Amino acid sequence: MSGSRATLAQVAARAGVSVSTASLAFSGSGPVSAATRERVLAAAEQLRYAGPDPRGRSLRQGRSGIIAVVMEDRVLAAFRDPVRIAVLDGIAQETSAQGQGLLLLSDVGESADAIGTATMDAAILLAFSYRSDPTVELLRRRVVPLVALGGPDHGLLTISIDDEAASAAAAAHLAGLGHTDVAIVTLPLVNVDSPAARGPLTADAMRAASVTVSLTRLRGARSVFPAAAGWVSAASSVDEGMIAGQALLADPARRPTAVIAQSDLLAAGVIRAAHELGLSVPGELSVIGFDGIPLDRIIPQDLTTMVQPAAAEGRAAGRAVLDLLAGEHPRSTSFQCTFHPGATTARPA
Amino acid sequence: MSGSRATLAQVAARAGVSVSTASLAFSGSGPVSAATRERVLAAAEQLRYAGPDPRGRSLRQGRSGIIAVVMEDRVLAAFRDPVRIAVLDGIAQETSAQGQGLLLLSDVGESADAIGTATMDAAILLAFSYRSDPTVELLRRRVVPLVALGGPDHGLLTISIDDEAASAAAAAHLAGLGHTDVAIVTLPLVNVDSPAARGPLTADAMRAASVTVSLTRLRGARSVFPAAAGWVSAASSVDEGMIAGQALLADPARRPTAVIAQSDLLAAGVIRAAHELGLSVPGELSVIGFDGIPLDRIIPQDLTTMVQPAAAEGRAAGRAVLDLLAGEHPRSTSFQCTFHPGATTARPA
DNA sequence: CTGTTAGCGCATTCAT
DNA sequence: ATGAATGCGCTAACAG
Repeated sequence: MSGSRATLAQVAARAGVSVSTASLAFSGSGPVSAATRERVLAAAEQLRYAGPDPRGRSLRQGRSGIIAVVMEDRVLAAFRDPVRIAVLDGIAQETSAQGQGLLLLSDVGESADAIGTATMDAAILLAFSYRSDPTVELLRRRVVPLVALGGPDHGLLTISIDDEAASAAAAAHLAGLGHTDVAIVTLPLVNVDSPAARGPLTADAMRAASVTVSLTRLRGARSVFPAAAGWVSAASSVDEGMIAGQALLADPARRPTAVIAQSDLLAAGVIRAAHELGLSVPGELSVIGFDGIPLDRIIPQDLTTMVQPAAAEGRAAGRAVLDLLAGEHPRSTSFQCTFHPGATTARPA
Repeated sequence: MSGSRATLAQVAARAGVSVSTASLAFSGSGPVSAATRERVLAAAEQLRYAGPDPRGRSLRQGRSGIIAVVMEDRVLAAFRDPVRIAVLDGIAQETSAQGQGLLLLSDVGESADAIGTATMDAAILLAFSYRSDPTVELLRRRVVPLVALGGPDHGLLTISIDDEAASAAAAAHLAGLGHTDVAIVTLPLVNVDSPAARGPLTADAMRAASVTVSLTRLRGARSVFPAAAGWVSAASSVDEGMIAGQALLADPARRPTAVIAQSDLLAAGVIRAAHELGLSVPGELSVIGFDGIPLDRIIPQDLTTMVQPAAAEGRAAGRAVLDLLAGEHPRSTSFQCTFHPGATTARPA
């Protein structure tokens, strides 16, 4: 147990100075003679004092140096997504440069309790859905400065990408090649703790949907192909993409000439399924993805996709939080995706 | 800014009770009549009080509900490794069930400052090398209960796996098949912030090495093949494995009949390189990996590998930390890897 | 069941 | 350049 930590008062006593002087010696934010500073540090050394206790300091200053990152999934699910990792790394780049720590919080199950009780100076909401409205409300009450990274409009400062326009651009690319029979593979429409809802994209599924990103990208694609059939996957993974591919491509009679996947991992899975069915890509099937992650050659070709600047989004969110804490007024920002012409789309046969 | 939070004192005044009674009403840990509790909660509601401020509470209780996870890499590097993610998820399973938050800290660059100043009740050191001895010393001074997950012997409570024995078992498997000419592809020997040292495994490289896991696994393999040639990779990734594969397999005259890779991603890269060189696996080259992660069909075959129970390790570390905080005396634990016979090893041609 | 009292460890006035 | 005093917000003894 942490029973025996020395306190600043003890150090001060040892050094023969007042507590306030000792405090100044450590923070360096006031006039202290070099000699007394030496004496204080020597006393600290003798007592093995490791510096001011963060608890006392944060109560006094009203700052803890902790920025929370709140997700709707558990760690495993969240970090299996390469985009999330890149975003989190971007956040960490900015915040850790200022000596702030990242507190990982999950809005799922019992772990959600910590959101109400954990120390934090501010919070970044990572890819929230409508499901988490109560959490947003709780954090608002706690008067925690908030930044949303993606997610629906909670009236919060939001860092986002042009999901709808980018998806429309992806669809337009296929349309430009001459495709008219296109299917869409979506990311999950409901969250991980809901009953997994993999299956055909039906009106019912749409009504129950709560995940903003999936709906927004769907809207973009449908703006070009209003009648496109769809398949809802249960996660962003190669395996789910394969399942989707099997479902959409198995029947030669109802086989589309192109597939729009809402993530690169899903796209890779679809391409795999196509290969297993003996379909050549892009000869007999065009596939376009979304994200622009390194696919580590899961598929042989270079994937045609919309590249999102994940690390930049993370950095923007990190900077926004720091600005908020500095009393500034950062503004919501939307990043643009860029089209990456790979080798997995072509004119229909 | 968090300027305007209501305090417990204000709530108490509004409800016409003392502060301590109001405190009890919130914590539920004392005898309060239902009526007064109601009154307090109503007052809180009116003032939009969101519950006790964690800063005051943690100063008073000496507990913050925060467990730090300290890594030697930046987030991106750490979480590109599927094993790390699984471990972290295991930790989170245990700690978040107790309402504890995970504070992500990095022992790299300026971000390391936070290690000395961040609020934490305990810390888990994730895959530390000797490089971080000063960090361990600092945390010891701060009298923070510590648990090491892998890494060298710091005299700390340690959760580990039988790296050496498992590597020896992998090597023995190849020896049993009749291989005598075996090469080893190691994980990085130095940390990410050191000059990247990819290249042949030389005596110099060994001397400069600081990453325990790589050295331990190497020792295991060399216990069976003392003279095995080696290649040091700069990261655990498919790309690095391909580079290693090119280097080890390009020259037909000096080509081994089998490769021991220290991670599955490296193994997958080696297999890829073999395929590009026109070598069949396991016909002309046997490859064994380490980790047992889902490879998402990066390679066509089922990889022969040593499976480590990553999630279980994480959970054990999480439990150990919680036990420590509960005043108990958990013991160091070592997990065993299990051999997974895949389809990438066979008798030499 | 409720109120009173007393700090937790520290940074910051304001004197000197 | 240093010291004395004050309170950040809360919980835990103890008394009533």
